[in-house]
Amino acid sequence: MDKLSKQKRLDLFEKTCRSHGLPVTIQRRVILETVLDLDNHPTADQVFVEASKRIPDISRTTVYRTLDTLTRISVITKACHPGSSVRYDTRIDVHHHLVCQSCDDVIDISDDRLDRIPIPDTSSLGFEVNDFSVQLRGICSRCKQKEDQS
Amino acid sequence: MDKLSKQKRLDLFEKTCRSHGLPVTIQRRVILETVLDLDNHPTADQVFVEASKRIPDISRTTVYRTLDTLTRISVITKACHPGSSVRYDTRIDVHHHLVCQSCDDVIDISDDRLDRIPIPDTSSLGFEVNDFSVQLRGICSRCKQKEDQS
DNA sequence: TACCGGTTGCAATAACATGTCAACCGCTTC
DNA sequence: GAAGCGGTTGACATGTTATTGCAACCGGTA
Repeated sequence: MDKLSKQKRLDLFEKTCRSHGLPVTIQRRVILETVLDLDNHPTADQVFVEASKRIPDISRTTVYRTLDTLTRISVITKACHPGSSVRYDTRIDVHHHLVCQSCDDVIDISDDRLDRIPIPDTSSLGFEVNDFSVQLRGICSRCKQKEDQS
Repeated sequence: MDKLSKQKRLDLFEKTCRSHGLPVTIQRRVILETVLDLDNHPTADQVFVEASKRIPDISRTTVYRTLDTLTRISVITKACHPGSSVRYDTRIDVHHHLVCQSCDDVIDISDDRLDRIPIPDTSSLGFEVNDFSVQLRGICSRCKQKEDQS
């Protein structure tokens, strides 16, 4: 993520907080910066470890709560993945995922044709679609190498 | 899931175990039956609770390990979703998901047009695609009602 | 029927997540 | 720029989900 885009994201975050009546605290700003700096769908705990370097006394609880808050106001999202802990996704544009069925790793990809797939009508189910993403499941290169070795 | 299909799945499971050199134990069979009976992407713990009714002395550890084994030999799969615990998916045909961003619930859907989307070439990344699925993210009917009330 | 190697159950522990409450700080008002 | 309000934070306790090591056990084979 480049500098400019990061600054824009921080500005947008402040605006979004105000429009929701939420105070812009140092913790919230630093946690968002941290998530933006960490790539590859970090867990709450990975964010906590990194944020602790920037605010040594920050509480784990605050990190969990803040990530939840940022998700609720759509500044970030939770990533869909097969693992056993929540992972956060900083990207807010349409993109897609390669999901490794061996190590549960999730890799972002972009693909024009996938961006244009037809979205079915789900109104009869009462489901309101905001967003979509395609998951391609298989084996990543690292795991394939491991298999070949054994 | 109808009876016939369930019996076929159990037969297939035994065959798959043998081809992997894995013994077919009572626990494995009952845990698979339990998962097939439970709909809606159960967690390991939900499987444990249900399996305990059928084998009272079964250990939680065994349920976790068996679900992992069944996943490894592709008898079931892990569902991709935004929540904080592993969920299992019993369906092995191509299908898609509605993911509620409020309650993290995952609803299966079928859609012919989504079944025919173009799969991008990922060979340059060394990623081998086995399977795919489209996730439509938004708000489910239950959560939408709750929002309206408040 | 007896043996072998993988599987199971138990207990302990690790990893991940949430609830409570007093002290604190961002924001608004004056 | 000082004071006060209300939401936020940090510490601690607790709850939930998942993993590990090891002895007893059982499915598969001869």
